[in-house]
Amino acid sequence: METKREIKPLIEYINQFVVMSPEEELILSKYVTCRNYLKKQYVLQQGDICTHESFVIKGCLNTFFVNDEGDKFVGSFAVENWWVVDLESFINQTPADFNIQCLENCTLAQISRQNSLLLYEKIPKLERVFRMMLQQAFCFSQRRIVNNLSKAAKDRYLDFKKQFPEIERRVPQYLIASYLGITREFLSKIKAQTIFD
Amino acid sequence: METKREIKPLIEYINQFVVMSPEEELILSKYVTCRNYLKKQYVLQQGDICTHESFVIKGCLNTFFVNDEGDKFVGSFAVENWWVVDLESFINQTPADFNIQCLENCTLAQISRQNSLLLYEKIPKLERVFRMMLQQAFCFSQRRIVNNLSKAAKDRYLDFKKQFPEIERRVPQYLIASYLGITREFLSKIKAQTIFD
DNA sequence: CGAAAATTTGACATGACTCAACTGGAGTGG
DNA sequence: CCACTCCAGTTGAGTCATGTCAAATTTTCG
Repeated sequence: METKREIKPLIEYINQFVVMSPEEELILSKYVTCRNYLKKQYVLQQGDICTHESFVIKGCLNTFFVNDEGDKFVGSFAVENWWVVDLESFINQTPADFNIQCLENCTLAQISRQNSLLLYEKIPKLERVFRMMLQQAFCFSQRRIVNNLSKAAKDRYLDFKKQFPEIERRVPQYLIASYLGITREFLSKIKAQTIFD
Repeated sequence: METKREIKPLIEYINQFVVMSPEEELILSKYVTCRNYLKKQYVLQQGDICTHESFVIKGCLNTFFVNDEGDKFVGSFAVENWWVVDLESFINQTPADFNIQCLENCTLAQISRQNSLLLYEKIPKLERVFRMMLQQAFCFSQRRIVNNLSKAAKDRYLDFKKQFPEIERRVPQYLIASYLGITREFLSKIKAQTIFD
């Protein structure tokens, strides 16, 4: 039996952090399942338990939170080679605060909670992989907080455009506005001001 | 030789996540140094390399960022049993974006970058400890982002007061205001409105 | 082509900021 | 032990960045 070809990008992602033997790759592939989703389909709905963590093989998704007034707030975007999960729900197996929805047709490599725990036992070096990955995610998250505190909407938008030109192209503006913490109308006005920058 | 008594709280903290043998505790204690700081002293200055990650044995600190206009923005607070570090600077050994300053006299258990790497080799289960710790930190960070996006200043303040009553007592209001992303004056006005809640 | 979704635009509203003055401790030194 | 200063916190008047609402326009896609 061979490592399934479809999870190749996941293997490569992991090899950034540690070197995996062919045997380990094979084990990993047995605990990972690939699944396709259609555009607009939900991978997770607020209130449900987040059963899997998903690595994006192909496509684009976003997480969002809906408050009591029904307002939507975008928590994150994910494209190829990113992970997407409601981590708190996944770890504690408690009801999720976030929705995860596909913005395009997607192929995801998914690991169930159960399998993630087994994988840490069978391939201990994955502890390191996920530790390092979380370090990056945490740094990114901290930087976003400070940007939100210290910069005006216009600068946050320009930074975003510069840092994620691809996402800017692939997702609708009103989701980017929400991610940046502003209204769609205001982002539109910022863009009008900004076309010559 | 015995495990140094002063790092007891760190050992206990780690034992939340994994069980360490006495030998492992001893190894750990050899790679950790305790250091005292005075109130107002800097553990790290923006632009310097963050050489250590610090576990708070005693005291209270905050991290903050100063932008080009000279405005200060509080990134985080840390009290007993919390870690404080500029993670990005620590990992990559690049100039820090953040200052870390003591708000009280502090005792910190510190691990140098070099020693942290050695410790992961000597006590592999620490990979798990830091992975789990980072999971928590990341979840916390995500929650803060969504709160900042979805809640008005008044609610953010009330949430903060509820979640960290101790920090609210120990640190000056103007730092809390900065952490919440509002001005000291506006926080003062919120408090005036809020005393009967 | 037609309907729904996304974006733009304008008039008006408001939450939060700025600046400046004032109050009230907490040191500090004479 | 008083006088002085310094810093945190409060208050008020005026302002600005961003939000709200509604209508017009453009884009997407069945």
